[in-house]
Formats: sequence, C-alpha cells, structure tokens
Amino acid sequence: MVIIAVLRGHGIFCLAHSAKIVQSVQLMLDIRLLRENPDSVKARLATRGPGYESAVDAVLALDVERRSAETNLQGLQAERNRLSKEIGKLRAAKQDSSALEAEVKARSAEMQVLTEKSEKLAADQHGLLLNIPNLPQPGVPVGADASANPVIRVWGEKPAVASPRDHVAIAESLGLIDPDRAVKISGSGFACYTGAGARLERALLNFLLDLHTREHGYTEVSPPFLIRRECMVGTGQLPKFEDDMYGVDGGGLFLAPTAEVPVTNLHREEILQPAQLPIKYAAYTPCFRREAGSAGRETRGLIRMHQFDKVELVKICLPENSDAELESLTADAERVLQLLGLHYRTIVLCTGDMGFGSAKTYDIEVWAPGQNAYLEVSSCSNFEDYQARRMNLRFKGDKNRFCHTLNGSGTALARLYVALLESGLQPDGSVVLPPALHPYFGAEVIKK
RNA sequence: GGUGAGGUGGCUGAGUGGUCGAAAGCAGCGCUUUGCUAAAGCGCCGUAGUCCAAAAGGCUACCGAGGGUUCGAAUCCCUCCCUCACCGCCA
Repeated sequence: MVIIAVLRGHGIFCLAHSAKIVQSVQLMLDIRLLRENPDSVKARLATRGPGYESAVDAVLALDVERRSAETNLQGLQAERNRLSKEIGKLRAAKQDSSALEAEVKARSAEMQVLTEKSEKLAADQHGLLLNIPNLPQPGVPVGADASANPVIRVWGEKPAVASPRDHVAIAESLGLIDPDRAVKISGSGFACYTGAGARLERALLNFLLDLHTREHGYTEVSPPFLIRRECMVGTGQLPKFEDDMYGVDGGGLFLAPTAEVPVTNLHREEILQPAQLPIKYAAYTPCFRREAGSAGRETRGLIRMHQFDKVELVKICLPENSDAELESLTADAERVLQLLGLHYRTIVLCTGDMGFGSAKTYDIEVWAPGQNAYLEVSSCSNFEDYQARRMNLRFKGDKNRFCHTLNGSGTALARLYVALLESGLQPDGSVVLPPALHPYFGAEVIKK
C-alpha cells in the first residue's frame, strides 16, 4: 500500500513537471540558435562526440511540424474565441444563439486532435533537446577523452617524500579514520573521521570558508541539503543523471550531490538587477553521490565516496563577464592549494571530456605522492546561459535576458585530505601540516 | 500530525461565468513644465509561442500545477504542489 502510494505520487509529480517544461521552449539550447545556425551548432556539438548531428536534425524536423500544427490550432482557437464572443453578445441581447453554439461545438473534436498532436510534438522536441549538451566555447581544445586535456599550469613541485605511503595506512596508523566502523554504519563508500582526523576535517572547512569569504569576496551560504526536483533539473543533474543521485521522500527530494545545486538555484525564477551582479557565493555542504557504475575505479580510501565534504564557489554574472569570471574563479580555487603548499596542475577539459552543461571547464588536480597520481580536487565551469534557461534566471536589461552561471569546487575536502597526509608524511610516520592550517588545527604536526 | 486561511503582472492588490491579459497604486521608461533637487501633468510599460523575408502589425497561450464542466473559465468542480497562521510534538 505504502509503496503504491509513493510510486503514484512520484509519477504524478513527474507528469506535472514535464508538462510544465513543455510549455516553455526556452530551455537548454536556444531553439532559435538551432534554427538559424544549424550547421555551426552541429559542428560545435560534433567536437563533443558523434551522434549529435542527427539529434539536431531531428529537433529541427520536429520544429517544423510542431509550428505548423500550432499555427493550425491557433487559427481554430481564434475562430472559437470570436464565435464565443458573438454568443455572449446574442445572449446579452436576449437573442437565440443555439446555431452558433452548435457550430463551435462541432469543431471541438478537431481542435482536440490538433491540441494533442501539437502537445506531443512539443514534448518530443523537448525530449530531444534534453539530450543535447551545451555548446563548447570556440577556444576549448577539441579532443575525444581525458587523454587530450592540455595542462595549462603547473604550480610547485612534487614533494620529496622518502617512502610514500597510501593515505589510508597513514590515517589508520595515526587514528584519523575508522573505515571498518564506517562500513558498519553505512556500508562501503563512507568515511568516519575520528579524533584528530575529525578535527583536521573541521579545520580544513573553516580554512576554506574563511579564505573565500574574507579574501576572495564570496558571501557565505549554508543551504539546505535536501533539494526539490525542479532545482535538480535547474542545474542539469536531472533528468539525465537521476541514477547518480540519492532520492528520498518518494523521489520528491534529493540529497545534494554538490552545493552547486541549492546555491545556484537560490535565485531561480528571479529577475535580477544588473547592479547586483556578479553574485558570488561560497557554501559548504556534504555531497552525496551514488557513484553508480564506478565500482573498482579509484575506490581506495577517501578518493571516491558516496558522501564527502566540499566547499563550493558559485557565481551569477552578466553574459559579457563570464569568461573573466571563470578565470578568477579558477584562480580562487588554485589559491587554496598554493596556501597549503600542495603541488598541483590545472588542465582545461577538451570537448569530449567536458560535463554536459558546461561551455568551458578547468580541472585542478593535486599531487598525491602515495597514489603516485594527480587527483581532481576542483572542477571550475562556465555554464553560460545553459543552467539559467533551465531555472529561468534572468536580469533586467533592455529586455529580460538570461544570466550566466559558473561554479567551481573550492575545494573538495576528502582528496585534499589525501594530498595533505601523503605530502606531509615524515619518516617517523607523523604528518606535518602546512602553516596556513596551524591556527585552524591547533597544532603543526599530527602524530600518534 | 491537527485545524484554518491563502497562491493574480517586477511589487502591493481588485476582480465569482462573456471585449479580463486582467482595475488601482508603487516601481521602471519617454516627453512636458522647471534654475538644481523635489514635485506635478501626459504617454508607455507582463511573459512566452506563432504568422510575416523583416519591420509594422496579427493571432494563440499563460491569473500555483494538472484535469474536468461549458459555446465561453482568473471566476464553477476534482486532484496535487506550495505558502502562511494557530495547536500538538520536538533539536
């Protein structure tokens, strides 16, 4: 009984929501852009991978059909409205209107058919548009996968660690984490920090929030962690990536996969004044991700978790400023690693490796000696108006125009934790912390 | 969880079946008056879709969402969502 009720509730919600989306064609990519420059759109999408050309063609074919159906329907509606007004006048004059009423009624079936046809065409077109990602910016390097991501900056050098060890071994020997008991509570993929380990996590959080709010000009936000479905659609996690999300309450609410979702959606459905922009928010939230399909990949220790802490930076700005805002956002994130003295490199994601809604993305990767590898700790993206369209986030110009949105990790905590332990490891097994953390942690060294 | 009240344009707020896309006010834009400011007067002022090569202009849809009744729905009916108030419970 309970399950049936929950499923029904979910289904109703989905239907209601998709119908709402269909009403507004101003979503995802601008359909006008597709109509007016199909070849250029196709060429840019082709750099992401194969298959989008046919999707664009399909969208455009439906577009022609849909508009034709709508035009026909609108003609009938106009006629109905005209006759109904006649009926009103006749009745007001106490005259017989039954002939006109019969005439209008006789057309209702035809109108019904056309209405359904045009709604179906709009829904089909919308469904196809949902599966078309954002257009990469012209300057983004073209490539098929992560191997084609150019390194554009390197900071610092790989630290001289005498005999590198994995962070799990380091953390366990120092009593910083309790993996076995974390499994007892929640299963694999969850961390339990203990003692100095928990204090280090808290120290990092405070350090990051203080840095971004006091020195980089971000406003601190502490948002809800449970998020409504339409907000998940707004930033692009849904509907395509629902399998990666944790849903609760029968699918009505989702655990935040990143603070990007609640924070960017703060201004959804709003019309902002240009003088308010740019808006810059920094927020800490835990992040919950199913990591479906990633079993066996980087699953060691703290590197890939179902729950991890992250401080996220979010910007809402004028379209003409978003390129520059991405550069400064990335610089703000890099500053974290510089202050912690951690060696890192910054790469620009090539067209084939970029996220679905992004127009340009920089990844920041920190060096982890125990892994002998770079770990992604931040991903900074300019979404241009892709998310703003989904959440109807505009600003007042000559007319209402869509804002640009950006976000970047500032940074993810767990992998930062890994890099700190593995980079600060001393021959005696203790870990030396960078000076910037001393006041937050209350000590310079973590030892037994 | 219980009870009650509500959801109308950028905002406030009228509107219980027929020129209502929606009064009025505020905010905004333009013009006039004015030494500046302030004030006053006049006009304009929702969103989206669609037709037209385009402009001008026309048409359609939208009063929380979905469905229903009707020739015609902001207005009547049903379902859902949300907000607020009070009570209960509780960190």
